[in-house]
Amino acid sequence: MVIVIGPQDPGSSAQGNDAVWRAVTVENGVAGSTRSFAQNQLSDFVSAVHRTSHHPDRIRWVWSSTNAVYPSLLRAGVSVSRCWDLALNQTILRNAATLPSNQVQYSPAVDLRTSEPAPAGHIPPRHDPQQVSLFDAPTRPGSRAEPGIDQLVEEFAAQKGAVDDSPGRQRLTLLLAAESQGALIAAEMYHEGLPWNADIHQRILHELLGPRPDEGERPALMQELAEEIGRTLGTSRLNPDSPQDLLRALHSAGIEVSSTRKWDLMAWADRGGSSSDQRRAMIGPVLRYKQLYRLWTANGWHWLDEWVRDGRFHAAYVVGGVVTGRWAAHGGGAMQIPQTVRDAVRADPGNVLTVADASQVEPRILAAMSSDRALAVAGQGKDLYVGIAEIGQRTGSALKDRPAAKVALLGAMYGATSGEAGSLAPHLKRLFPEAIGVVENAADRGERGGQVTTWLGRTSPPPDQRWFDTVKDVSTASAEARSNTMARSQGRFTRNFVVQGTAAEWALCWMGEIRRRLRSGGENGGPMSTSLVFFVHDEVVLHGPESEAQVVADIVRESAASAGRLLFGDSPVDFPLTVETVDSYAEAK
DNA sequence: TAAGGACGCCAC
DNA sequence: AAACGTGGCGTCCTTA
Repeated sequence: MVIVIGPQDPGSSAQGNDAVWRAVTVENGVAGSTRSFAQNQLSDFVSAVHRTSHHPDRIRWVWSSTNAVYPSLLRAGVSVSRCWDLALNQTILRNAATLPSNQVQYSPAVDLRTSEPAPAGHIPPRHDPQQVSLFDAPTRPGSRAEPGIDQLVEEFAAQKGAVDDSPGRQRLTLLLAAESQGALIAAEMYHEGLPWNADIHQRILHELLGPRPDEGERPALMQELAEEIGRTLGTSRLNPDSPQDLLRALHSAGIEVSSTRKWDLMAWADRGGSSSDQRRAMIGPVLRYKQLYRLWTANGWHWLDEWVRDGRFHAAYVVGGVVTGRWAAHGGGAMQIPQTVRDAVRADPGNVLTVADASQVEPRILAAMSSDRALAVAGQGKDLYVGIAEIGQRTGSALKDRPAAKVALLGAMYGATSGEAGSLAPHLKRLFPEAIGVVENAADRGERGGQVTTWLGRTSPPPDQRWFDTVKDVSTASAEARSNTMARSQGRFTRNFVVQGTAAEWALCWMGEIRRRLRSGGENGGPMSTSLVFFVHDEVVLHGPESEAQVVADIVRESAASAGRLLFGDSPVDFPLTVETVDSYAEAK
C-alpha cells in the first residue's frame, strides 16, 4: 500500500503548525481514499494508521522529502518501514532522463530541486530540536512554494510511470527504494547520534595539546613546538600557521621544498644519504606541529562544544550528496573522524559497538559488474589483493605481492597512468580483461563527453558546454594539451563513477537490509534494541545491548551477502566483512 | 570587510 | 615521489 502525504494547499513555509494535511491512498496508480489531519497531528496520524493496518511494514509513505517530514516523526517516537522520497528520486530520474539510451521518459509534475542539498535531520545542533517546526528547515531556500498534496500525488505518478515504462525498471525501482530507505536511515542515525564520550575526548586533547588555552591563544604544547621550529630554522617569531611564512623560513634554512606539505617535507628528509637523520631532526618539529594543528582546529575543544550534545555526535548526512550516489555529510566533518579521536566513541554502559567494514568493496563490485570470473575467484574466501598476488606469483606476473596488487587495482579504478600503478596496469589487464574492460569503456565514453550509468541506473551528469568548447579547441599546441587534459580528466571521472556509484548502491542495500532485520529481529518479531549509528561509504557502526551483539554480527554479515544477491543475483563474488564488537571505536582497526 | 580561492589534511 | 577517484572543512590570503 502506498500513502502520499503532504499539505492540502500549496504554499510557502509560512503555513503554521495547524495547517491541514492530507493523506491519499494510491492503489494501482489510482488515488483512493483521502483523510485529513492537522500538520501537528502527523505523528498521531501515522501511528494510528500503523495500529489499524494488518501489515504496517508494507506501507510505503510517499512524501516530498524525508528531511522535511521524518525528523518530527522520530522525535515523536514514530518510525516507518518504507518511504518514497520524491525529491531524492526526482534527482535520480532527472539525470537518468538526460541519457537517451536509458529510455527514461520523465517530466516532473513539480520541481522539487533544492538550491542546496539538505542534510538529514536538518537541525542545527545549537538549537533545541523540540522548538523546530516542520518547515523551518534549510530545505529549500529558493523560496519556491511548498507543493501541495495534489501536486505530490501527480509527481508520484510521474515518477512511478517513468520507472515502470523504462527497460531498466527492475534495477531503477530498486535504486529508488534503496535511496529512499537511505534517507530514512540517515534521519534515524542523525536522531540517534554516535555515542561520544566528551571526557575521553578532552583527555586526548589534554595529553596531546596541553590544557585548553584561552580564546585566541595557542595550546601550550603547540606554542613550545612553534618556538622550537623558530630556533631550528633560525627564524625568530615564526608563525607556522602561515604556509607562506613557513615556506620562507624553510628556504632560508636551506630546506629546498616546493611546498610546506607533509609529503613534500618527508620526501626532502629522505632524499639525503648520510645526513638524513639530521634532516629528519630539522623537519620533525614541523611535522609534529602540523599534526597537532590539525587536531586542534578540526577536532579540538571548539568541535566538541559545537557538535557533541548529551554524549552524542549527530552527523547530518546528505543522502546522494555526492554525484556518484555516495553520501556526504554537512557539519562536524562526520565522514572524516580522524583516528586520533576515535577512542572517544564509546558504547554506553552495558552496550557495545559493532563496527563492520566491507573488505575491498570497490574491486569486488567491479568484479561483479563485469562478470570477471577470475577476479571474483581471486577474492573468494580471502583478501582480494592477496588473491591477486597469489595469481600473480603463479603466473609470473609483476603483481607478485599484496601492495603491488592493491596499487594496481586502485590505479585501474582511478585511472592512474604513471608511476607504479601505471606500469602495473598492463599486467592487471592481462589477468582480468573483463574487469579492466568495464572501467576502460567508461573512461572512453567520458573522454568523448558521454555519460555512464551505475549498475542500478544512476547516471553521470554530462560535461558542461565549456568542457566541450575546450576539448574541441586544438588550434594550438597548448590548446591541444589543454583539450587532452580536460578529456582525460572527464574520463577518470566516468571511469570511477561506475565503480564508486555501484559500490554506493551496494552499501545502501547492505544498510537497508541491516535495518530491515533489526526492525523485526527482536522478541515476537518486534524491533531489536540495537540501532545503526554511523556510516562511512563501506563501513557501519551499530550500538546496542551486549546481549544482542552476536545476533547483530550475524545480521551484518548476512546483510552483506544479501545485498550482493539483490544486486548481482548468484554472482560468484563474495562480500566479506571485518566485524568487530568493541567498547571503543579505536579498538576497531 | 565580506567573499572566494588556495592550501593542506582528514576520511573512504 | 607523484599521481590517480569522491568529498568536508578550517585557516590563510588575495581581491572586490
